[in-house]
Amino acid sequence: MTTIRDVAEAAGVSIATVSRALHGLPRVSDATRQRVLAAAAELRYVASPSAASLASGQTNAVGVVAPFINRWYFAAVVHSAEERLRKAGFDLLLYSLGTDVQERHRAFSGTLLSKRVDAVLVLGLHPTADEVAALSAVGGPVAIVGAKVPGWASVRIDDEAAARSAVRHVLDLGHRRVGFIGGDDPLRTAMPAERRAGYRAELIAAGLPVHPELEAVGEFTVRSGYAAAVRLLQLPEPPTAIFAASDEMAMGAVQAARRAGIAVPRDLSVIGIDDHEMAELLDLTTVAQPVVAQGVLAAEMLLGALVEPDGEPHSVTVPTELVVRGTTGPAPRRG
Amino acid sequence: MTTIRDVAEAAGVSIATVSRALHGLPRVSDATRQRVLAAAAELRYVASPSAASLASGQTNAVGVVAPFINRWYFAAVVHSAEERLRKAGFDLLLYSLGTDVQERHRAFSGTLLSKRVDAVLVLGLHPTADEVAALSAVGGPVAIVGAKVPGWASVRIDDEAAARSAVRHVLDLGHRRVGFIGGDDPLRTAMPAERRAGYRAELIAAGLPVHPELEAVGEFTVRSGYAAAVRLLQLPEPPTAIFAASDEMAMGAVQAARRAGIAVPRDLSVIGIDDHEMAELLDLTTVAQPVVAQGVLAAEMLLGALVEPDGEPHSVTVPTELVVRGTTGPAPRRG
DNA sequence: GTGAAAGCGCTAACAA
DNA sequence: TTGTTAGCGCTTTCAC
Repeated sequence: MTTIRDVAEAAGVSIATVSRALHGLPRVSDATRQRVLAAAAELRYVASPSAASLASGQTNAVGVVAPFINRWYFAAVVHSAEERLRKAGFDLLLYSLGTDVQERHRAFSGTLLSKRVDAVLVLGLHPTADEVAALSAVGGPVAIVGAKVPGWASVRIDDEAAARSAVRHVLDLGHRRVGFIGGDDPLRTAMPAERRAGYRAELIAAGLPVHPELEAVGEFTVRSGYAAAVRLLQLPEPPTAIFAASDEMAMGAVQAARRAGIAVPRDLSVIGIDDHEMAELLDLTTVAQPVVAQGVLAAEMLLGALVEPDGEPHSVTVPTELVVRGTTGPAPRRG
Repeated sequence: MTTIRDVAEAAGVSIATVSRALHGLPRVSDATRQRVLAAAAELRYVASPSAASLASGQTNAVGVVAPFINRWYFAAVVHSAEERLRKAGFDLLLYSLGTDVQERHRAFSGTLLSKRVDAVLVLGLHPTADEVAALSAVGGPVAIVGAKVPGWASVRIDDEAAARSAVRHVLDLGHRRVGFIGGDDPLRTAMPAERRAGYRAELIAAGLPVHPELEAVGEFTVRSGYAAAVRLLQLPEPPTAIFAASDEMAMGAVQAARRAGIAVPRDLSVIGIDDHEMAELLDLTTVAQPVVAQGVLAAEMLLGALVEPDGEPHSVTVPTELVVRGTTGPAPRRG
């Protein structure tokens, strides 16, 4: 293995000079720097990250903690964050948790992250006070996407407002019986509750009653959205519009309606949240949230905090936008 | 920061004993081990990975090199591989390349991976001889998913056979004019070429001519599949069936047909490859490939090679399966 | 502008 | 069964 010593010998300098030259530090003459660079390239020298970390206390890695990586939203955010971080010279350590409580605990306790990363990016999770304390104790800056935590930088949409604008859209179309398909919250992300709150708030603001039987809960998946829609559509007095807390669930709902011979949007309007990459294909009306921007923004907040550890962490709410497509339409005339 | 020295003091033993006790090595009395474990827990001690790596030469991390992480197939494989690797105590370093040639070069040259990981998992890329040499020089075992490389462990489907079975299905339904939507190959993955070869081979085996104008190439995306289908359907003599090299492209093709007023499957049959998570929802006929199995298998091959470095790397081809759904049907009568 | 040397926190060989 | 000690390869201070 090529070490810094080999490079030093080849260039005829000390290892200290090699280190300085390779890091672009001052106090190295141009001639020397060139010689070192040439020797390093010649020998294909790559510094040992372990040794560098041990000596410097910096890992040049960022940990990403997310519940899933194989869900559109998370994959998109991770992808954009990774791109930004790598450009800044950081590696990405991935911790996708699934719904396993054990895993979640290990990730947040610091066992996995302590001394391993310079900063942490949390996605789509709403940590408890204990978890916040534990992760903060790891040492580096933490940024969170999809929730707001005091002391941490955060990027998110206003989930309640997004839900309200979705519901408002169908109310504007004349719908008065609006169903809700929400997700349960095994990872305690808070997001599902906020979207439900928005749904209810908008109904109330319109002077409409909140009917618990019009609310169905499942997972944030197509399949679960399908099942939830089936339940809603079998009600004695089914909704004429369904607001689903995610596009994946909305897609399932559209499919359920079609299979039941209920025409969308003639007999049933469906709206989701996300603007999933398949939403356009399926002609789904939705409230779009910017995923790339959230990933990049969070990455940059981390980068900023790494440079300036004492800066106040920012909390940014990015805008959502109603995207009207073909799954919503005027409320059907009363039968 | 708590170091091994603190634990040693608290337990009243030497640091060597702490190390042994924590690693479950023999030559530690039960009583001592208990005391050490208790002290470590009490102090919330977490060993420094950098120091451990430097001293032991092992990083306990696996690098995953993939072109995209935000594509269904890759996300699914990474997810399952990560789960398996983490269970074995390994961290995951993510390198998603995009289509940037520079990035690809950096990843394969070893600059990013050298001394950073114990093993590498390559997904959906077909490295050149130079790249194989460079990555092999990094030192640890390498496993590849979706291609076969001499000297590396590999897991994949038989892309040509998968394509042939898709084409056979529509031929069996009586179609004689079968279009192909393929993907170009900026990352040189070989996969697109094999699927096209399978398409042609099956036509020839059925005694049918190969019409270049029936082959459309784009990216592996819904949008690109849509555009390609539009081109095929505008031909003077359009195909009655389309085989797309991925489900995402097939979904785009279905949408293009519907928008053009062409009924699926009455006027046009469409079949893809993958069994994408949305395929069932969209009632898409496809050739399914097992994603979780591929991720887990590749991870286990790596784990095995780490334990037994001199074992012969295995090369596994996992089976695919035709899944007939609603987008394929009998060929329309000749007009 | 350059080099010598002291660690960083741990593992592993060896000694006791 | 336990402790001592020599590194692992690098960064960083300090002296020159």
